[in-house]
Amino acid sequence: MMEEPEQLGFASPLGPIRLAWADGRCIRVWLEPRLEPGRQPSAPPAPASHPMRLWLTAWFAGQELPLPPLAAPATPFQARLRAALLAIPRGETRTYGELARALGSSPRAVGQALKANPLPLLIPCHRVVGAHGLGGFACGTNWKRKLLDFERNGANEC
DNA sequence: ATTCGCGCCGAAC
DNA sequence: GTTCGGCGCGAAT
Repeated sequence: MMEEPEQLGFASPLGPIRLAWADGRCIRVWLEPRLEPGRQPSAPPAPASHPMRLWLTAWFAGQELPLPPLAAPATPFQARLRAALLAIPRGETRTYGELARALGSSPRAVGQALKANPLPLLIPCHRVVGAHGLGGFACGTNWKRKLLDFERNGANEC
């Protein structure tokens, strides 16, 4: 029987992150808009020893820990795309077209699958940009810009 | 089985 | 700058 997913929060330097955890796996991540002053986070903070909290803390400190168990990809294509995304080093980007060629697919198919990625940041879909511009991002292009800046410079502004 | 929309792309204008 | 045809995938029908 699958347990009820539990929702946990993490206050990252770039903004609030919420995640769903069930059966010892991370099944979903949301990169949320920064909350207005005085508003409460939408989920209780992950405990200090929680695998996701450890991973996120390390990530925002510029380190790479092994990923905790994750929800399986929904389709074979998304599994191949996930592997390709995980192979993009921190601080680098690829274009939709480059990934499409590497996978024998098409740019739009790549974009569609990225949009469907339930695990942004963990599966670094933010490292995929358009051939001519930033491209889209399911959690908002502000987050995409912030993540790319953070990875490139290590610096972070609000 | 077919249709349709998408985080796109390159060529053309 | 714009428009347009083509593209693979996945969800809906």
